[in-house]
Amino acid sequence: MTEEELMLEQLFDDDKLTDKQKKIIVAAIETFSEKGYAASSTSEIAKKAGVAEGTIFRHYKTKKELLVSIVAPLMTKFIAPLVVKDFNKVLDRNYETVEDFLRATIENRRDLLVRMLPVVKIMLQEIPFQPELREQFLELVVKNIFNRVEKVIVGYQEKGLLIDMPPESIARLTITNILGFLFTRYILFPHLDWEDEDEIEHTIQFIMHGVGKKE
Amino acid sequence: MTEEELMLEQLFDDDKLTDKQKKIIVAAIETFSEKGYAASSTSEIAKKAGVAEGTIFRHYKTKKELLVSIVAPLMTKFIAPLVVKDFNKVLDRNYETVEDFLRATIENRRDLLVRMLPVVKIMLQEIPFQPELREQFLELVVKNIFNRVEKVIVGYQEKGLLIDMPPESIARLTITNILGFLFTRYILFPHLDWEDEDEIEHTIQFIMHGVGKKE
DNA sequence: AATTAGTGTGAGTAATCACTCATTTTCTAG
DNA sequence: CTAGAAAATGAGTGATTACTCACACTAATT
Repeated sequence: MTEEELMLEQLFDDDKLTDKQKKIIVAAIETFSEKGYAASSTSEIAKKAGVAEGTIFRHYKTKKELLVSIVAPLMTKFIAPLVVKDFNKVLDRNYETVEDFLRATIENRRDLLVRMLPVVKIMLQEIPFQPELREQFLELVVKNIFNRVEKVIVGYQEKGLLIDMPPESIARLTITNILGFLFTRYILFPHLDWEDEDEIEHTIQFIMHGVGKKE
Repeated sequence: MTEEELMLEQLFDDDKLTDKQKKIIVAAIETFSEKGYAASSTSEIAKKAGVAEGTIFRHYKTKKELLVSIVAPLMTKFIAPLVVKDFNKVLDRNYETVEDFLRATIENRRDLLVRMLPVVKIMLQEIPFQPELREQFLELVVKNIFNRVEKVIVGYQEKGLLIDMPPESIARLTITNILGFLFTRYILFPHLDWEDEDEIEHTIQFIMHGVGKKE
């Protein structure tokens, strides 16, 4: 099983997809990620998938529908459970420090995030230009997840582990740093030498001592 | 004088440009910023500029040359001096705390940054896809500026104002947060209600207490 | 008035675009 | 094994793409 198919399993109910449909999705992700949505032609995607161009339009009415069908599952099936699962852990185990929680979350999901990176890249690239995606992103990610994150943050604030900053600001700043690292590391300068473990630890330390209340 | 022309003055030697050339640049910036480079057609840019399509290609051999001629000056004439100027201030005034330095830098340049935002947006959007731009960005911005930033950081570290983290990590994390705020504020969710002054202060506090050594 | 050089034009080009549809191939149920 | 449905095809569609070029216009110099 290729790495792409592993990623597909995470994102789609691939039982219902034919072989050619999977190949179309894989080819589309690869092409969109490399050249951007607007610069990718359906003929190129079809060629890369080893499929007739008409086959694409049998399953997706338009090129944009193909884009949305790739990015939308990332938001509904990946991001949301990612946070929910680890939040349940927080509720169960009740991490003593935010630091531990952050480290566990990032370490747990890093491989998965890296594997999803082509789709994440497409999402970040196209959200500014596709109001459809932006609306979905706002509804699914921002409102849904931020609400949950904020509850946890308030909990830690009441324990005196986090400073008295508006929870939505703390959430924004924390997520900015995690995504910022991934963006810098894998999209902006993937060819530079990176000491991944060190950088992650630095990022956690940075976040922590930014929002962690000093005794 | 329109706001666009004010921006142009910052970016170009507009004495040498004819009226139509300026209009082409303004229209190109607006179109690229709204729809992205690949989705913008030269015919649309010409129409918006009130110019024949052939006029664009009299001054720019290709569409990509038009893009580069817009983004390149931003990197050479805007970003570099932006940092250099404030670094001279640091050397002159010798801010006691990093916090003061950050606040001065952000507050000083925010209006300018906002005015430049369409071009900055184009730059951020196209760097992943244009190796030409990425190389320029690496050479002009990353190497040049990071070197200077790191010297300042080392200086503050020796004073005991910053923690013992590799300077390039501190630089990366600090810049990530400033750009991350601007990206979230003006590109991702420009239509949300923002308390700008508060968010800036939060960002500074976050950066500071992240890298600021505790007594 | 003539020359020259630079600016601007817009119809025209081949190539490519997203998308359609009549037809064929593959799959599935009885 | 067969029939009907679903999947896949690829030649064909008009529209649009980046770009060209022969020509007109303008302004400054001789």
